[in-house]
Amino acid sequence: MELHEPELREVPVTAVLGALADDVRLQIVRALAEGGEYACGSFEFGVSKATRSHHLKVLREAGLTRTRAAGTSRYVRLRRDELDRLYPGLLDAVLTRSAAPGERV
Amino acid sequence: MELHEPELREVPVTAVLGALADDVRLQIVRALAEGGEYACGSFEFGVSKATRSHHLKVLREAGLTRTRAAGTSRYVRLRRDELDRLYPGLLDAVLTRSAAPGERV
DNA sequence: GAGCTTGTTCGATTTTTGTCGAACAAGGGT
DNA sequence: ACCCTTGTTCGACAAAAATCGAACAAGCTC
Repeated sequence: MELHEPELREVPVTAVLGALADDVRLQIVRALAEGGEYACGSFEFGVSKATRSHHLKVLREAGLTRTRAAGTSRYVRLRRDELDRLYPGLLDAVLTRSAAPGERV
Repeated sequence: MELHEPELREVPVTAVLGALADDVRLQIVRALAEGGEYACGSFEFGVSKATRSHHLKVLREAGLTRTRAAGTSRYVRLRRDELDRLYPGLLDAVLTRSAAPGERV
């Protein structure tokens, strides 16, 4: 299966930002930011499983997540430490603003 | 001409990130981050002026820049204060990593 | 006013991206 | 062995985005 998980520093900034620039993926990242591992199937954001698989792949190949296979499931987690080291403030900035626009901050 | 400059808080996070998730626009933002105003024409990043105009529009409508018209020129500047207030760390995180990937950090 | 400069807007084209259903692969249970 | 569960991959398609040249608009300058 060859889980392609690049070194974060090898990933162009635009790819990291592009991975975050999507509603579905942002919801996934927000869920992952709670910490711990989540089975792929635990993400129910109104898209088909093919689409969900696609988004998880984008996140993984942008260096944002790691994936571990166990049985028929796969467990995904955020590469938060690396992210925070290479992009200090990025995740926090994005996550605290992840709500729908319009509300007061 | 109606320069459409939205309130930053009204702009979806994905739009802000999407605006930054492009090489040309990231170069523009890096230039703008030096501070001060720049005429649109001062950005020479290997694209036609139509394309450059397009990218500046994307940045403006994502709430990242303000544009002031003076004579036949337009002067663009980064809305850094607002950005830093609403997305603390975002700009810094992105700009310090704006170099081509591959180098040591 | 004619002509130049600076930008924007308008198609048109190409590329990228999001989406899905269907087919497939791999593991676990009975 | 068979089936069910969990995910991925494979077309296909639609929508969005990047790009350009050409036409246009608005200020200058002479």
